Amino acid sequence: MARWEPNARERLERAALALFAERGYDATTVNEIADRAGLTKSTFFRHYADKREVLFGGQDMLAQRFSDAIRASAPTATIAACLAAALDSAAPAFTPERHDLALQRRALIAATCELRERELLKRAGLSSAIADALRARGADDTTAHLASELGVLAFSTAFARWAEPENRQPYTEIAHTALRDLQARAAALGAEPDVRA
Amino acid sequence: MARWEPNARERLERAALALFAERGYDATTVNEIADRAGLTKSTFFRHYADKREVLFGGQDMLAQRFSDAIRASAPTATIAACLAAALDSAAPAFTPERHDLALQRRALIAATCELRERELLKRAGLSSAIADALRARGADDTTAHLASELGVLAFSTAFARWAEPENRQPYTEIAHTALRDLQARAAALGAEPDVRA
DNA sequence: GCTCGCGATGGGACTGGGTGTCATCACTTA
DNA sequence: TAAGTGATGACACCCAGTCCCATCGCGAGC
Repeated sequence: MARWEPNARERLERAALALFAERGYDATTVNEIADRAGLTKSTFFRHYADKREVLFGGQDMLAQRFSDAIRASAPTATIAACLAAALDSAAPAFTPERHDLALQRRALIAATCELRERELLKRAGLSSAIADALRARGADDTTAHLASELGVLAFSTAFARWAEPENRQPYTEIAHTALRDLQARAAALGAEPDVRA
Repeated sequence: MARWEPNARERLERAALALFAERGYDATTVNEIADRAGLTKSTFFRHYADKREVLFGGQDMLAQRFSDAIRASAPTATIAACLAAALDSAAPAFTPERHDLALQRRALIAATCELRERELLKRAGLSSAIADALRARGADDTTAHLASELGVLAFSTAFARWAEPENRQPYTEIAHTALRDLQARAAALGAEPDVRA
């Protein structure tokens, strides 16, 4: 029946999301996901390394985009400008059609510790992609670390705000606001007097 | 034999660390760990929720310490001072005797993706403990987020430097240096001109 | 048109993490 | 001495994830 029909990955993702929404993540079996997609468990694990991974399909592409955007920035660009470019490069993932999907996904992740853990791993992947790209531009290690954390923080707060049900603001606007906000707080923190005796 | 002997948790942890060092994390079974500790799989899972968790025993206590240290800071203390106090509160965990243990543990975590993922979860726990404590002092949300990330970053780089084989510097010194360094970079990042057109 | 190779799938066996339940044992207290 | 409590053992069970091999559809070459 469904065998040999195209888009196995997408079918699996759709089936998983639907079942997770119906019964929750834990109560859903990989077998059930594969069944609904007209496939088998074997095939599921051929497309996704994990049961978790089915919810994080595009995440690795994001790291690539961030990295590319920073490496494509002008050599004279400030670090903040690089971060802004990175955030902008993620914009294609935030179309209005995906809004409801993102909402649903966020609820799932928030409800399941296992998924939150995986999300942190993906975030760490984004962070090191940014840090590597910044180091490649000559940034020192400490700056690269701090800036990448700041960038990821801006990204995730921007994503969270964008995904809110009542939000109608475009992603790039939110992201720039978040980044500028964090930059201002960083300045304030950095301006505090030295602590040690 | 070993049944009813005290310190089941510690015996399990020791056995796990030894076996992980011998054969690696993946090649070690929970049954084998329990066997070496003179216990059974049931008992292992009664003491640790996870196979991973056996390597992260004291981590939750750290979050408590961080939180307490910040809440105990003077109301007039700057945020950087709060972070410094939090870092200091972790000092008891960094005795010279634990140095080799930490080294071994770090190697294990670095080698196993599953463990890195769990470490990120623990780091996130530390981060939100700090952020909550800062918010309780009246810090706004953005500042709390950024400062807690900065604090955790300082902590983990300090830990990494402390655990290096050739290191002989005490932890608190390393931690303060790391924090001050990050503070300076934050100031530099914050001082960059605004990016948008 | 036939065959052959290739890539994607199915199927089933197997390991091991993790859960649940019940019996058992040591120690305490009445 | 008997009852109660808490930690353990023993066992059955579910499911994620791995492995291996058979099968199928499709295209290339003959």
